[in-house]
Amino acid sequence: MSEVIPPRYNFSEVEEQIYKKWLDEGCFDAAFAPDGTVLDEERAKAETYTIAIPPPNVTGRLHMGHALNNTIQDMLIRYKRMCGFDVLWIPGTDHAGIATQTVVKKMLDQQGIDYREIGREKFVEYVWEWKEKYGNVILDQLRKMGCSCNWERTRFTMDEGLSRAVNRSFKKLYDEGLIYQGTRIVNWCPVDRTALSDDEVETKEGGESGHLWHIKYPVIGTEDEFLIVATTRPETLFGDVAIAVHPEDERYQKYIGKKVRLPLTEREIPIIADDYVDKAFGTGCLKITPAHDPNDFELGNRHGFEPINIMNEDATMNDFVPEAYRGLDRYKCRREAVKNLKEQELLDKEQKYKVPLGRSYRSKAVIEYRLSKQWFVKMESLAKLALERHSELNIQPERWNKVYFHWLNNIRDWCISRQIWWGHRIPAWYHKETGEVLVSEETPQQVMDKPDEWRQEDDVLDTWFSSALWPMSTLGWPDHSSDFKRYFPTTTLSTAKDIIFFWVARMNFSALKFEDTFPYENVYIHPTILDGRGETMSKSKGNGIDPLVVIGGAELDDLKKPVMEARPTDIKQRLKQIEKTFPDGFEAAGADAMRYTLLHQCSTGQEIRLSLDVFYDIGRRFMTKLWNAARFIFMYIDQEQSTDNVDFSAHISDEDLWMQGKIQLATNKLRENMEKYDFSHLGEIYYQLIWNDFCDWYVELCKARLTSEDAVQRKTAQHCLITAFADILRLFHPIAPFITEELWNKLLGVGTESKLWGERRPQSELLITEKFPESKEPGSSLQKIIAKFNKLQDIVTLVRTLRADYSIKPGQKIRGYIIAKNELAKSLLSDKESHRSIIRLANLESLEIIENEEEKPSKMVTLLDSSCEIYVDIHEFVDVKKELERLQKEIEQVEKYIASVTKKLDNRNFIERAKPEIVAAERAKAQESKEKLDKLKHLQEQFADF
RNA sequence: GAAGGUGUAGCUCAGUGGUAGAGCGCCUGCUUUACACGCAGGAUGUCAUAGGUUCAAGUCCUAUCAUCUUCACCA
Repeated sequence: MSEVIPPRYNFSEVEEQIYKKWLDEGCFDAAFAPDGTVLDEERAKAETYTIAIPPPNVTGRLHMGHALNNTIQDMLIRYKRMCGFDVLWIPGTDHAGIATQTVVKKMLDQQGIDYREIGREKFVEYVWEWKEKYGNVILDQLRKMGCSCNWERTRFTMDEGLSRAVNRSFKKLYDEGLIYQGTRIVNWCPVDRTALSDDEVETKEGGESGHLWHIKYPVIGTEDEFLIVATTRPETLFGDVAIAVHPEDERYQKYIGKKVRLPLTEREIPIIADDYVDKAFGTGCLKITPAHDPNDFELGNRHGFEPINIMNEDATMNDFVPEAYRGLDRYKCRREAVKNLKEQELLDKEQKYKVPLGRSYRSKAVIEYRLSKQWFVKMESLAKLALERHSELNIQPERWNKVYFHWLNNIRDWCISRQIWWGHRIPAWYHKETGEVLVSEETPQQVMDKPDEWRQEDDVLDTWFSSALWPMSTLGWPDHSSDFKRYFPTTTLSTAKDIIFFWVARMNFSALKFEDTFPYENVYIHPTILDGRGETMSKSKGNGIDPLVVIGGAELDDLKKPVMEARPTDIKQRLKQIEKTFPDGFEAAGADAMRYTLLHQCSTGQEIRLSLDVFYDIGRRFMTKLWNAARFIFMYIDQEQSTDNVDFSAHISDEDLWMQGKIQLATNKLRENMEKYDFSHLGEIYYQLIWNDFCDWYVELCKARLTSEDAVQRKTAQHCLITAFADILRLFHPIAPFITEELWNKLLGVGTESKLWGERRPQSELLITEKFPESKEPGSSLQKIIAKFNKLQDIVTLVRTLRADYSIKPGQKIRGYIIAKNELAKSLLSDKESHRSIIRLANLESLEIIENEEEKPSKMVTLLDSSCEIYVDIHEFVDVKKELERLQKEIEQVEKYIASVTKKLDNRNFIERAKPEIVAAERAKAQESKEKLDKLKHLQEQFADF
């Protein structure tokens, strides 16, 4: 007996070594190198399984959502790798236009550098520099989680190849008329000074508090008549071109065709009629400001008005407003305008109002509608394409289909130009004089020839334009390279629900358009991670859980830091809570514990609630259990050569077969769930197999044989334990790769040549490349074994419960007698091993098998089971009153049940209409229960004179 | 305004028309040859509400309520 492995699992050390080993051995490689060289002959013939990682932003830091999503992907990748597929997981990052530009701008700001002064070229250089330095942090963090990506193929959306894909895509869509330029009202972020797509604008439910100002517009040609217009944005009145009323609005009929004076100015604007106006809203008069509202823009167009843009890019007022307001910020201008309107008695009233406001999802600034020339993608035909081919795509869970459809069916054209510097510059050139536009994948010859006559478009493309090509471009598209030919379309996409529109939909129609196929077969939408109180995790709330803290631990002060920085209203409470739960900080739990916890909590619902302590309760506890089970096994595996020639194959017992059977059933379930992308039961399956079946029952049972005098017994138990454990490691590796690899390594230390392994020795040095156990339908013999073992468990539990009821100390052995009432019990008890196991686990002194009741000694407590009767000699502990109570309780239970079954059986409809086998089963149950009731009553009588 | 999700044990969640389940927490007893991050036992339910379908409903249908999410929003 020897202590092979340390009592505590030192994962931080182990995880790093193991990851390095996997890398050194090329375990994450696909069967082919990117240049087409074969790296693995066998896998080169296998089916492929490919995932293109959802590329995190280069500015990103790993958060729990990433942790979950990448755990899922790594689990799938490892599972498929172990199933023999040629797997490829392509990692990479996204250049994240606006986000990155903001970060670098801030950094330069701190160095006292104004980005506008240094100019575009220099700024972009700084961004690249920043990217080289900090852009791969998140990829390193993925390594800490154990992700088995093919790092040689790491891609970045701004890489040369990927940029070429972007240009090709732009050119193709342009040539087909699917990309066009137009002057339109777009969502404008005054902070980042760029246009945004509709999807990049967020609105708060119910609006935000604001005012509705009722402004009086004096009607020209009258003394004291006004049209009163209700507006939430008085500062935009300088851009008004007309006042509109409903053509059938009796109040205003007489004014149609007349003019009003625009307050605060001398300008006169007409009063027009348009049935777009809602008579019931406000005063029924609508100010028309075409340059600053999309509806007004359309309405203005219909009536032939020229829009007046009154704002600069940063939402300050421009020269089209009266001098007093020029240069003012929009809100300052609003205050001034309201003040002046009041002074001039042109403000009828001011009321509180909830205003629906759009905000930039990046800067959170209130969006300004701005009229500008932008590039758009025409969406109708692309959306139609995706909808028509939808049957070729498997989205899981299925309910997300509806969300996706809804978006595709209500789609508007996609504004793809952004007025920033960091990104793919639009490949369009304008002739400085003629205005001719050239769109080309590379700089056109005409431009090369006469560079002075042309200028390239300044705008860059929306980040999502390049992301839309990700599964193709990472594999070499537009070239049909060897990678592209072999690994495209990819197999699976796993992602978060909030980018179904931004990303998934756009990838879909891109691949359909260019390659006539979806870019993957399956889309898995993972649940959203919420904090313990059901709120989304965010930096601003300070309620996020840092995956690196879970993996590597943190001091108390570090745990408090996010809360301190966010300063939520209940900051004191939160800090106190942290101090109370983790007074000594958070002890590292390791990557496996985090991964298992996340998957264990991965329910069928849309969200997962997580608090830091569940990583202890679920993940760390489970890893410790597994580690300790391994310690136990290793302690008992002696490597005595003397027993090597012992033939144990004939001595495999029922419990060994039972354990193998349980492993088989778990294997089937795991494989089934993996294939269905149903991960909600994984945690439970592993818990039951490893904790309940293996540790609580099987290992306990094996203890007797492991300490046996008989070498054959010893060797058999060792063989069965070690092979069962090896299977468990194989099954568990995709979820907990590090600990299983570490234990696999220890297991191999036993020696794969050792006869101990029998026919079932490991095939691979590294677990990562070992074969995942195969599915197999359970045969009838296995079902019999399992039924028998269930009976064994029932008997043991009955006796244990009795012992607990009577508080019989573990040291006090008691004698038992048992009558088998059916074949199942008979075959169980006739097996010597099982008989002995019952005695051991139930902590009996003996268990004598008898034929009938007369053989048992008197004064016994009787335990009834459906297939046997057990008599336990505990007369010295028996409390007659208590026993009668126990029996009474049981009687009541059975009577209640009999009543319900009888009711059913007395119902003629049930007999006639229910399936015959169900009626039969009910009858059998009723019969059994009645017999049990008789017996219980009989016992009760007996006990009266115990 | 529209769509979707969720309401089951104190908490987090499984549940396939046929006697309501797990983990955690709680209670009781245990230094039973790995593990107290453990072992054994136990208690705990108007399956949101009201109807309907069915021999039989936590499960299927309808409505209501609560709650979360997404989309669209008229000045």
